[in-house]
Amino acid sequence: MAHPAEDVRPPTMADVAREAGVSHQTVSRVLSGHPNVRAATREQVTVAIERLGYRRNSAARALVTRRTRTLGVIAVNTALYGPASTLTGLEEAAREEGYLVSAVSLRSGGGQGLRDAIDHLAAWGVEGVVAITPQRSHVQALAELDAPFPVVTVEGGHQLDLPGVSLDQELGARMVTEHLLAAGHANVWHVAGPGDWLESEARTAGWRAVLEENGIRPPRVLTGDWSPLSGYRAGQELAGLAMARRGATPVTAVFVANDQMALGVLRALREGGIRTPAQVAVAGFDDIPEAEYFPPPLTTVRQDFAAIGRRSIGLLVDHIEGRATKTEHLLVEPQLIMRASTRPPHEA
Amino acid sequence: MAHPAEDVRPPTMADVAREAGVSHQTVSRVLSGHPNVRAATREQVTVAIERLGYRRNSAARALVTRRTRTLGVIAVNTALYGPASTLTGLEEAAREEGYLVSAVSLRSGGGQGLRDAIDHLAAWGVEGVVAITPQRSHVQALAELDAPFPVVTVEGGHQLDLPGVSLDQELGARMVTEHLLAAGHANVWHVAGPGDWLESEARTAGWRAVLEENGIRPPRVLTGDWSPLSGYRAGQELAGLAMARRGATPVTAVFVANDQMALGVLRALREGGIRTPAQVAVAGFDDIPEAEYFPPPLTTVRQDFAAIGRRSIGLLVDHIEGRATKTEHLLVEPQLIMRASTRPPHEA
DNA sequence: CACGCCTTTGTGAGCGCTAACAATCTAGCT
DNA sequence: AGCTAGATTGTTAGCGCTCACAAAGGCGTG
Repeated sequence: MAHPAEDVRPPTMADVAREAGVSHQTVSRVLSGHPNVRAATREQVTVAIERLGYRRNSAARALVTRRTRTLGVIAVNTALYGPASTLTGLEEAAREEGYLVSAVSLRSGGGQGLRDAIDHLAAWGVEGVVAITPQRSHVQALAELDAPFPVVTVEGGHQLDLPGVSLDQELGARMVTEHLLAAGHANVWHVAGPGDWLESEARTAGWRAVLEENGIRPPRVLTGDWSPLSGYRAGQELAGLAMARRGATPVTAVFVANDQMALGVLRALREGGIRTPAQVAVAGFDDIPEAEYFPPPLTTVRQDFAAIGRRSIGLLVDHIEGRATKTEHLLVEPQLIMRASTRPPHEA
Repeated sequence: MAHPAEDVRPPTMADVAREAGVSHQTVSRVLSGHPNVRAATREQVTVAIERLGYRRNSAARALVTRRTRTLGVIAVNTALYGPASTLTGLEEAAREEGYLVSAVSLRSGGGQGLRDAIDHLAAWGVEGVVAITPQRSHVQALAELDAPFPVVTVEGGHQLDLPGVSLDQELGARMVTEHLLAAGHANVWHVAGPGDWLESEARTAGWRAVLEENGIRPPRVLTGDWSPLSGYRAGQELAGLAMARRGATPVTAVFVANDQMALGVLRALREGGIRTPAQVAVAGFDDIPEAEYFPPPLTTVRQDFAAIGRRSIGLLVDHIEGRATKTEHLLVEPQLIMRASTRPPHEA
């Protein structure tokens, strides 16, 4: 009433203090849950806050506390099922820890793009970054970048000294391969992902290890780029081999490095007149929602994206708050999902 | 040298000013590209910034300018192809406009979840929000929420007075239906999405309109929940009808409201011994990456997510910066992608 | 050569909040 | 009652930046 000038600006802590008849510090104490405030005072303040529709100004708060409580996420190709799911997992975990998540998506991902993304996030004062960097070159670039805050990688491997969380890709590949051998196949072919990807390498390594442990000579590796088309091409080649029955290893089982390529492989086999799983068993990796409805339903490996998100945020927050210092690398266990595409002939 | 105490804190503008032998204001001017700074001075400052590795403190800046240059995105079910792609489009567009994007994903999406998400974003001082709210109940909740900043909806329909951007779902559905009629089908069946979804409604409306315009009585609508399983169930029913050839409308063409359900429909038809497209043509909606490799490759409708992202951010920024006031609603044109699943028999 | 005008640079205040400290009040003890 | 420890509240000083204004320098013109 004493003030003739009317302000359109949102109310400040001082306004609330005046309204409640206390000092601004008391308001601050109520807001941050300080124990030493009389219940009656707390109540008055709460009422005043409510009445004025007051909201704490995060910029002022961040300025004095030097904490923005914001995390950055850098992801390549966020439209793919894996990265998209991971992003969701990350965001939920961060929200629970009281952080806001800001995402930057890179279309492809040269080192320059990564540097720009880090700069963009740094300019807004993020306290740490989770980088979903499945390609070796990304991790390399990231390690050389020397960001001004902690960085945790997801699917970034553990060669370099960056903390990170990954699915145990190799274990997943082992599970699939062992499952196929157990179903009676003498050998297992493999359609790998593109070269630069750590996931490709780990999946191939797991497959190869199991074969070698069983004294089986791994056949030549076919390579795709994760797309259904590339899987289709590989599938055509496999179909040719399956029909020819030349000296080469007979094609009776194929472990494809992801579900989308597996879809292409299935189509090529079908077009080549080869029945799945009766003549050739096929397994994928990822368990995309469509996999269960592929012709036939696809045996694959499921990743627990929520767990990956939770653990990366946990790791990042530990670093930010100084609880962790060493560069840990956590592995999340995959789960084998068995479906019709690898069912042994005698069960079909 | 005069200061014995060494500070681990990042350099401030004052530090840069000292280093460059100018006032902090001049540093500020260089940073914000003010024209009235001598080239030589600018150079000194730039060098000092470089040498000290200085970064402007965004919190301090936001405090005084009252601009956080941060936008929020609220999305339900971000792991799905559509929302994930939209998110990417939004983020890229926002970055170009000089904003940071913070995303909150809701698992399901009651009104309470929405309110919490808005609160969470408001607490960090976002200047506006893009809400990907494909369900009618969301938009309703959003309209009643009365957020303290502009809100733009994506796929939120245009009944309520919220500005928004949508794909022209109805047009997409019309394109598909007309395409099927043009291919010689006497009628087109429809597997719709779940009831509360605006996309379902618009797609159904477009389909129905085309049939009625052509004097065709629309057959009973089957309903799914977007999942392959629900499509499979609907497909089983359609297969039954296609075989039975009872009095009902013959099943020769089906427009399925999304690609995932179409996958289920295709499988059910195949299992029912019905060939696609020879006996029954099937079309979907979304053009997910897998659609081209479905058995058979799926005719579908492609959405330009990048355009949707760009236009929603444009609209939001217009509102934030006071350039737009009325509640516009923009429509983005879809594109019909014709593939083998609807190829007329005589061309097969 | 003095005046005014534009360019360039500097000074001071204050954005809204928290942290540190100071002041006051209460209750428990001797 | 007198004293002290603890609880409760208030006061002050910045955090690092931008804005408004003031001061100083440069230059053309009458």
